[in-house]
Amino acid sequence: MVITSPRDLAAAVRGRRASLGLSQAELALRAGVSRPWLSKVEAGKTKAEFDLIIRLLDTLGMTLRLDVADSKAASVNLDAILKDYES
Amino acid sequence: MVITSPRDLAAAVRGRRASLGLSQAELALRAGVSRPWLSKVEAGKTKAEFDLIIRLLDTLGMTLRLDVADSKAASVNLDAILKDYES
DNA sequence: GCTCCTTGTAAACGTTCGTATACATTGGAG
DNA sequence: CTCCAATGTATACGAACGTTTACAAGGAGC
Repeated sequence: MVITSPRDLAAAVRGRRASLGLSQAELALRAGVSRPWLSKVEAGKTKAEFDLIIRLLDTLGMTLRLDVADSKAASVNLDAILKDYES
Repeated sequence: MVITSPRDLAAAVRGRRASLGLSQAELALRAGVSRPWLSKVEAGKTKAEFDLIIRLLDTLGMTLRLDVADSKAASVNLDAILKDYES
């Protein structure tokens, strides 16, 4: 699934944890984070540090991938070209 | 590409910025972050906040996706089952 | 050699992080 | 009804965040 906000991440983490049959306490222990922190992440309510997120996702057996959004890339690229032209 | 560490993210961001022909100053301005912060992210040297990362990637026209790693998921699931059994 | 651009990094600052601990609430099992 | 597990959230604390500002270094162009 596409992650465009902390809330997207929250839903993915909670759903995945449920499907693995883990409690917050158990997952937090395995991921090496605190349970209140995990609770906040699952509520989409914290500006979590990226490396803690990576560790959490790895514990859940989930992989983060980066794709280039074609239409958006084209748009950004065009903007860059236009900007260069105006310079 | 797969992101498993801040260094993976660093390489992806720097490469993408170069391919768009943008300076750090220009990208930071567009993404609404500071240039020293961006420099650190591109060096893989900061525990950046997840929502700043999302904003940066969006500005670069890049999309974050989450996949379930099948083999790893199976491993985690088995571990959970074994743990339940031992309880 | 000079100027300019880009990038890396330091210092100071205010803000907010994550943690440990504690407590309240809710839902489910017995 | 009682008890327990799970979850949400508050507090206090030490640590580190991101920003602004400044400076250094390297390279390109003249």
